[in-house]
Amino acid sequence: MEFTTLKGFKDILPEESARWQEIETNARALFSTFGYREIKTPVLEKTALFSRGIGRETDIVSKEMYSFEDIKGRGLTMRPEATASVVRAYIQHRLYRNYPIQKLYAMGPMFRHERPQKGRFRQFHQINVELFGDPGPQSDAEIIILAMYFFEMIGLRDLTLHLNSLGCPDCRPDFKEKLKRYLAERTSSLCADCQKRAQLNPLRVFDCKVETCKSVVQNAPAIPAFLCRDCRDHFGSLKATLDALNIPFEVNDRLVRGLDYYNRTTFEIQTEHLGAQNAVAGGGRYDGLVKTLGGPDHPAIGFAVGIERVVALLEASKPAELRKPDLFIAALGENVSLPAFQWMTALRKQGLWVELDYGGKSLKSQMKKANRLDAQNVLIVGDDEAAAKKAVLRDMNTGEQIDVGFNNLVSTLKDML
RNA sequence: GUGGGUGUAGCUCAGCUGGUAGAGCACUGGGUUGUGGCCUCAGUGGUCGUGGGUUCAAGUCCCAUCAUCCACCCCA
Repeated sequence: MEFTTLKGFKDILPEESARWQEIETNARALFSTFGYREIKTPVLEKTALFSRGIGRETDIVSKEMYSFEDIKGRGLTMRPEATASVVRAYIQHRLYRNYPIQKLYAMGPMFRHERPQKGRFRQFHQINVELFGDPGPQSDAEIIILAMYFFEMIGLRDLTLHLNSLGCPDCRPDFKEKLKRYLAERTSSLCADCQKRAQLNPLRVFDCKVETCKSVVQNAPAIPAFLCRDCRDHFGSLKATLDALNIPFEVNDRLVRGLDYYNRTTFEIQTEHLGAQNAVAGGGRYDGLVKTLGGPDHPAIGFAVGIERVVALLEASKPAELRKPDLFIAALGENVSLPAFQWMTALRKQGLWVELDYGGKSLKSQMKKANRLDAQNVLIVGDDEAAAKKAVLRDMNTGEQIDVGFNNLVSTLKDML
């Protein structure tokens, strides 16, 4: 085969697309009851939007972006995530002007040049939800509850909400310093990767799966002890709100997310059924990002759902509901093929799903085809029927057959089916 | 970027220690000159990922290459 999809890129075939539509429809319905409106932004942006927004040192920016120069030499990038683009739009169109609080969602493809594996692709799809303009913990709670309701609505079970607070510009630097110093004293016990992390982004060492690193981290300074008064109150209030709404969660002070813009609340919704890629959704607060990208100093919080991962989890459970054809017309002989085509077209215009075999096959093979399509009824029209000016309507579930006169055939069928 | 597994019919796979390919499902047709599902019979369909090598002989052994999956890293 000469032409196939690129590595890490996937066709979403018809069997699967029904599932995707189901997920997107549910998302739209739920989000609107929470007051969120859809925003669609381009997949292509200036490279600097992402490098400044996500952070130069992050894995995403330093080695995973699909970046290139266009014909005029401008640096462009296929978006590796949506938040930076949504923030850009928020600033560019001054969405904050008329309404102090903006609640937005977006869905679409993202691109990251990573090695594909289970639950991870180079083009993947996210549903993003962002709330701008409110710094309070109830917004954090709203966002998290929205995410949890979404998964409940589409029927995903066995999910765990992991929650953490990363502190703010007031308290994080202090913590980072202490941690750096602690790690520096134990460099020899760390794996090669963590030795680098200890310098660049010491928080990441918390994520390491190497045993020796884990034990080093065990007694390392923990984030909660360093949170400033405001951050501690914020986090405490969020937890209390979630408790009050019976949203179970686990505080996970090792939950460190890979994008630089997060502060205070971060969370991840995880599953046990996806191998190593266990996050189906992740997000957090990013109060400084709008300002960093040239906008006003507005706070924000949001999250992203990985659609492919949701689809993979749903696949194991129940199959998506599929529509079945209302009618299959088995036309025998050339003198009925045109009327059959006319009936079919008229019924389709009425909203019925009607199928017709153009191949002039035997009745038996047409019945087989109708059965394969799971058509609910078959209209049989041959020479006998043409002569008698009435067709035979067969109910494929019961096997009952009745005659339907050619006069007003379309409206009769429309009423019956 | 690193490591491991797998590449045989449209799909899922079998093929032992080398002797030029098989099953199930699917598809087409018959068993019912105009009636589906079940059953039954038959048929279509493969340069065994690709290129090289060893050999009288390679799907089977060796090398390379590509693809794919899984894992590391990181993330949705």
